[in-house]
Amino acid sequence: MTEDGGGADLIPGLDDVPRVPAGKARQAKGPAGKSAGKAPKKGARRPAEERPVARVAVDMSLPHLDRPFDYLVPVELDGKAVPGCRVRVRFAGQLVDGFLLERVEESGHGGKLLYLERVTSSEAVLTPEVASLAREVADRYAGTFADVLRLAVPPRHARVEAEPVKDDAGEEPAKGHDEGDDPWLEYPAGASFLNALAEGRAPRAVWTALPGPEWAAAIARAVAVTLRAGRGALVVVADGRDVARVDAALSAELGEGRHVALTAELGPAERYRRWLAVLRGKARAVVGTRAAMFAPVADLGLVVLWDDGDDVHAEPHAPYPHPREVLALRAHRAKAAALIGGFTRTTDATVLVETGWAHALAADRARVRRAMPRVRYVGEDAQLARDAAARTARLPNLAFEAARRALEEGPVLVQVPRRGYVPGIACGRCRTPAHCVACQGPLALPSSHAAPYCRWCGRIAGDWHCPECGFFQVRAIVVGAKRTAEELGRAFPGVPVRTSGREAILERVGPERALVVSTPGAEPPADGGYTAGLLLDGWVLLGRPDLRAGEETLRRWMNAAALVRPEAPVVVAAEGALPAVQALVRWDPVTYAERELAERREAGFPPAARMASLTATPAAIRELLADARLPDGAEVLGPVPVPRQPGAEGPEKERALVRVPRAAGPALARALKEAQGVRSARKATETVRVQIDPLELI
DNA sequence: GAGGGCCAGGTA
DNA sequence: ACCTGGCCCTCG
Repeated sequence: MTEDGGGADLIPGLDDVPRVPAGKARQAKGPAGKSAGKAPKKGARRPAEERPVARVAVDMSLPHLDRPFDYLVPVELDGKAVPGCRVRVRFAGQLVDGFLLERVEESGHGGKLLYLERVTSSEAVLTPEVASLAREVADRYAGTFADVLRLAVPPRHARVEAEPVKDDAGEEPAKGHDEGDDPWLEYPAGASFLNALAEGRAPRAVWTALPGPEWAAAIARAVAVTLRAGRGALVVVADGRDVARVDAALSAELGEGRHVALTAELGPAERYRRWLAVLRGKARAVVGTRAAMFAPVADLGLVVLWDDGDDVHAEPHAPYPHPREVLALRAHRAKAAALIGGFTRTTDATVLVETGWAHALAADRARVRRAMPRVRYVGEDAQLARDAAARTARLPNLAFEAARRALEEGPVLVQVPRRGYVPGIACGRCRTPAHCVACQGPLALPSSHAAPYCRWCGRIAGDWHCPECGFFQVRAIVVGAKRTAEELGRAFPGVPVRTSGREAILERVGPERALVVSTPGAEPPADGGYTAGLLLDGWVLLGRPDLRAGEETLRRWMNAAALVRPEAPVVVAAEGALPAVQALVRWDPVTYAERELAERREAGFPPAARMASLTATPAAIRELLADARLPDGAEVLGPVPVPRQPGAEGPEKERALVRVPRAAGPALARALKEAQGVRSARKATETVRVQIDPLELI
């Protein structure tokens, strides 16, 4: 692994330069006001007397320029130019933004140095820890420091930065809690994990949480113990709803004012306000979505990642860092504890356990059995319900009966894998799938009486007829949540039907009887838990052409089933012989993940191997691969054409995969970064998108 | 990415 | 003698 301590070297001056500039800067703030940060006119300039050289990370995401550049600090900016602050410099003739990494006595650069143009703000927004982390993340993902900093440091909001700091939380340690309701007592290793946290050690665990709503309280407890031991904590969850849950649990555990929640929907000002509270050490605990993975928590003692298999964790901006990787790096270098949890177990987390990086933390079987629902499966050819409406909703009889009984006591959850009304149709006679004549996109029905339309280009296909047999009527091959909700309403007259999906996600539902139809990931928790769960059309999830289809299906099922009351019925519509179905029935995600990982190892697929995907035109991919000095054992798969996104412009693109043994991951990233640098220095017009550990492989 | 220098090969 | 495009390098 990488050695720690690089951070301290990167910005050594941080501690000896006052964060808020003292006397000098205050004097400089005269009637001139805004111009205080500006250097004077040329000719009059004179370098600062001490440490006149500023090492600056320029905001340039070109791989061949990914290194610090030295500038002179004019004496007027001496007090403002503190390590970590934002500066503006002239680079290759133009004014660009950058971060001041450190102040040094001398430059290694032979030539003449330019002066800093101005100090944008002397707030030290780039801490040494985050700076060295960003460097390591950039290297790990074959990306640039500047790109990572764009993810790690939020844009400045000048007004917020100038606000007086209100200090509501006092200095006394976070309030304690009676031990009676400790959620960690459910886990044999829970107490020792908390003890290690309390003693300021750095335990690392992959946690398979018991089904139910207690997970958020468990995370909050771990955070509280860390805070009481005098260190900070950082929690990353998948979406705003989970942020709200952990936020509430933290408020209950810590009281108000000791932690902040960081989410995208806060808006720039509030987001920056809270982020500054973390930077300035006013908030020692953070919960947020993926962007929070870089939050500058002071003296980090614990990192937590919840539901690490959720694909929304994947950062969509270059260099596409994953929170599991970033938080693991942070834990490692800060000697902080790590807790990677979920109701399921990813193959990636399983690697962490198998390599000995983390311990497995799970409840024993007897406890799991008391908490889990009773899962039964029905195959595709199972008997459908006799009820006409339930038949139309493709509801197996077993599921129909389970729902009927459970609805007498409370809400029933129905998971439908696909959104929309009828998202897939086929010829009513020969069953040839129906496609758009214009773009070959799949045709769908938006409602019961509307004409088919194309899901890609939106074109209405009112005059569709089968290209194979000429028939003009269609049949549903995939039923969406909307249609299922409609049919269930008919099958259970008098029972309210509520839907939760991407457009309108329900926060939670009450304990009263209702059918709650939801797409995967949008399931609202029910007060007191659902009385039953139906997981419909499992074949849609399992049949996706994706390496992770099985793992991901199990995750979606378990996340839904975890909302069902202990020992209440869950019916999954899928073949019972499938390993994912067996894992759900037995509520044993760990064995499933271990087997899955063994198979990936056998086949040489991630996470057992490291992969990089290269997306560009075939010529650009060839050029990059020709320049790249790939490590021994590297294997190039493809390139194969990538399906053009609807509305995408430009030439047809292809994608190649480079596969190396896990240990050669750093060498692969280095080789690709270097080759990208050669290309960009040559002014190659076509860029190649390089992604290390891409989530989707097929 | 922008700007600049250098060289080759063409043009006036 | 002068212009143009391609190549490569630097950028502090």
